[in-house]
Amino acid sequence: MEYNFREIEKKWEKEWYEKGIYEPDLDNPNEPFYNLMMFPYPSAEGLHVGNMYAFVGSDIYGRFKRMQGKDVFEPMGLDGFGIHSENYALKVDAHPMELSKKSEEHFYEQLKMIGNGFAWKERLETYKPEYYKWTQWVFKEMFNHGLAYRKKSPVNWCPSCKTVLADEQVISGKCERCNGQVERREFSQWFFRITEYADRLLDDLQKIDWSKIIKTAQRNWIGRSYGSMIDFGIKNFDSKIKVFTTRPDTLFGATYVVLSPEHKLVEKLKTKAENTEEVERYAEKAKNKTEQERIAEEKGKTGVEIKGVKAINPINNEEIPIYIADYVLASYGTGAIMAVPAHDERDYDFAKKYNIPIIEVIKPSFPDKTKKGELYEGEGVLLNSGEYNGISSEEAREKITDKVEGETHTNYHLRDWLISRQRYWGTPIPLIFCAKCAERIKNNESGIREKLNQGEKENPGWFAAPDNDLPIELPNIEEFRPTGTEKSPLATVESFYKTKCPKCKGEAIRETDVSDTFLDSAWYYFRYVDVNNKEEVFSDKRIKTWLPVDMYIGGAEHAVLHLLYTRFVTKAFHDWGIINFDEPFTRFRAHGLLIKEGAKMSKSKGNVVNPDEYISKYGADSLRMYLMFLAPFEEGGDFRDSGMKGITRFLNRVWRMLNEANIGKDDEEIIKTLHQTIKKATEDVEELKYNTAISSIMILLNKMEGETFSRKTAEAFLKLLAPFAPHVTEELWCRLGNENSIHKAEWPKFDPEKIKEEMFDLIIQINGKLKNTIKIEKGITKEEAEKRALESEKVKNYIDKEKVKKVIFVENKLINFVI
RNA sequence: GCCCGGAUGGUGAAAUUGGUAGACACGAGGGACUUAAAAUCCCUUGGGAUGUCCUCCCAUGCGAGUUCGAGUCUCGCUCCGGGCACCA
Repeated sequence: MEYNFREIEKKWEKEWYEKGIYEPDLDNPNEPFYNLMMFPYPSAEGLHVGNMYAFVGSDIYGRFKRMQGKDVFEPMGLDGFGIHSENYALKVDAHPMELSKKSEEHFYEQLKMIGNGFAWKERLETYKPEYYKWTQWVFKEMFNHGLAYRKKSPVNWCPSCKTVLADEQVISGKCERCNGQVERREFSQWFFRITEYADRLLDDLQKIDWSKIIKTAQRNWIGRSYGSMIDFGIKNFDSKIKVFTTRPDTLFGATYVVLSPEHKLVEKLKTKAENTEEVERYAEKAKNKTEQERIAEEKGKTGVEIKGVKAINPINNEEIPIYIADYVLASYGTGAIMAVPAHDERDYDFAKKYNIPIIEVIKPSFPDKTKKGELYEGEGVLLNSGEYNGISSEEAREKITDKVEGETHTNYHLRDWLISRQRYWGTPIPLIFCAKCAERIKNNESGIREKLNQGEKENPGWFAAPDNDLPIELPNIEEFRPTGTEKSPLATVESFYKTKCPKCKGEAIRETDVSDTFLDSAWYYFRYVDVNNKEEVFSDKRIKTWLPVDMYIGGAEHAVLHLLYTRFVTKAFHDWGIINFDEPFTRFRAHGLLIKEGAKMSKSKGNVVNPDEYISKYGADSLRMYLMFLAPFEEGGDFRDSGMKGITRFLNRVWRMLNEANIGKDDEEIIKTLHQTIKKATEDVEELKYNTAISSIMILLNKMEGETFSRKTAEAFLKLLAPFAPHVTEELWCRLGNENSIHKAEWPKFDPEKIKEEMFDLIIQINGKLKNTIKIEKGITKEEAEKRALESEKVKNYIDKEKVKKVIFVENKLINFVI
């Protein structure tokens, strides 16, 4: 008698939804527990099994907490704005606004079938005006607080997506969305000042319980390094070249200085150079190179000396050449470096190529095999360094910095968040530019002290749109395709961009770029608890009740994207005084990657698992359990069709056993196994080790099958299984005569008395090798164990001939004779 | 190049953190039921030797080491996956 999962799953989904059993009381919960999962991009192709894998893993944890008495809040929504969705619309030649309606419907329909305990009333979609009104509010506040600024600088440009990208969205020189080659362009763009939070983002990692891989990735990405700023004089010039170095101890070995081609001083210095034209040509060429071209040349570095102009090494006043070379980045440090070829591989390669002297100034304190010929990048003791000879690198760093009047300085790999996009399908940036005000503010001609906020001061002429105007709605336009220029398609829509200056009421224009979609998702977890609030972004009370998020589960691919942005936004909210915590997620766990038959799932390989198919064939409970059983959730797993069989078989056995159950007295063995299983499953689920939790439940079933047990035992069994297979357990629970949902029932507790063993298997080893095991009473003494062990025939054969040198005894575990 | 993971049967994986390696499943083989198949149930299943229900040897990517005892700890490699990458 197999169970009809189609009927049962449908029935309970409907019942749960109607009764709202997964809707906590948001205003007055007893024990609030915010269980969050990363919301999906609703691609029109539908829910991916990878999404389902993540959601189910998160849901099991939520169900577990709910049964432990928590008021679990588990919301779901759609992150539908952004290049990803828009690119898909372009591909299928549809309008993103139309397409989003279809994807939304399809997605929610699928999400309703996977058996998750979602709080459906609180859903949100980032592309709806009632949501992005508040994304605009966040942007506006960023601006008003001086965390948004406009700047012309070299930026990442994706020619295929026709937009600029943030640093985090360029993966190995390629676009995170379309995988196309990213180029460099010099544009005026909006940035969020995330670097202002670099130290806190780094240091506060200590106080959150997150997967290690994410913390490591963030640490590396923020990339804090301590060093010194040192000025190099220029012969016959007033200007100085400021460089950042982490190794001021090697200053005596600095035999040349390099400016990045974009460095401000290049303009000035080249006029006095003997080879002005050559320098100009090089700088021009370098600027137009793509990142990829620069990287391709990594091994063969290029550069040009600014002939006739010399820098002066401040430590020994020696004149050294100045080069421009594109191996020096304009965007890191000061865009200029002191080159120490003996102690830096890049400088070494360059010096070799251009015949620049190499002076060794550090030698290892003890033989160090990282020293390769003339090149040594480690620390050590100084030489060829005048009065500093013989002292350690560490000491020299401080002394030499002081001597040349340098300053200690901290640098970060992290760059400011480039937030504007030249695309259509996103949140319009709620800023307005007034040329008249810009002039006045720049010249301060009126002489009147204007009350300007930080953003207005830094960006003359720019103002946030008035609150009453929010949301600034994204117009429904025919021609939404990216233009390929510095402007978004909205720049062609006069009715959109023409507006009044909030300051002088004169004519002004709106910003026509939209914001990066990662801004939409950087704050959504705040909104979930108060989605219907029309007055404010969220109510203080709800936030205090529910946040920070207790458990967040999602993919590791967002380590330095979403998971960094959310922390930044939360810290900003904290500093504005609207929340009283500064980390969004107390606990975060990254799930692993789900692959198919040993290979990554991809459309081109045609090995994408469609969850709908499996749900209709095997049921949601089976698919859920299989996904969780195949490997540890945090490590990811290999989906094989054959594996579904075992789980289906298991659920059918459960069904049969409980329908045909011999309810009566409990067998002693069953009670023991039950309590062992409760202990094991409770510990494992807490650690997200669902695979072993399921296996322990299987062991329990194997024990119970065909035996007599009490109703209480049957119920405990179902409860343990309930988070994994919510439908079938609910049905069986109901058939046992229960009226309330199993998902609101209390998670079983194990009784230590019940799993207490009187006997144990004493392991008898000789020289550490297993020879025998004997059943013996717990708590036995060493002497007694020794005596009993020696009585066994197998042991006698070994021991008789030789003398026992030593006996190792581990209580209640083993005895080892060393002979 | 740097930083994280990882490597265990035919397969997915377990192993109380130094104490019986391979739990739980899949697959395979054999058997029962059946006219037959599916489903279900039972048995066997790391490799080898011996040949009889008993025993021995070898086995956790490779090589050393620590230890009474190592899948687990240390050092040195190899391979695979992921992240970052001219960041001074």
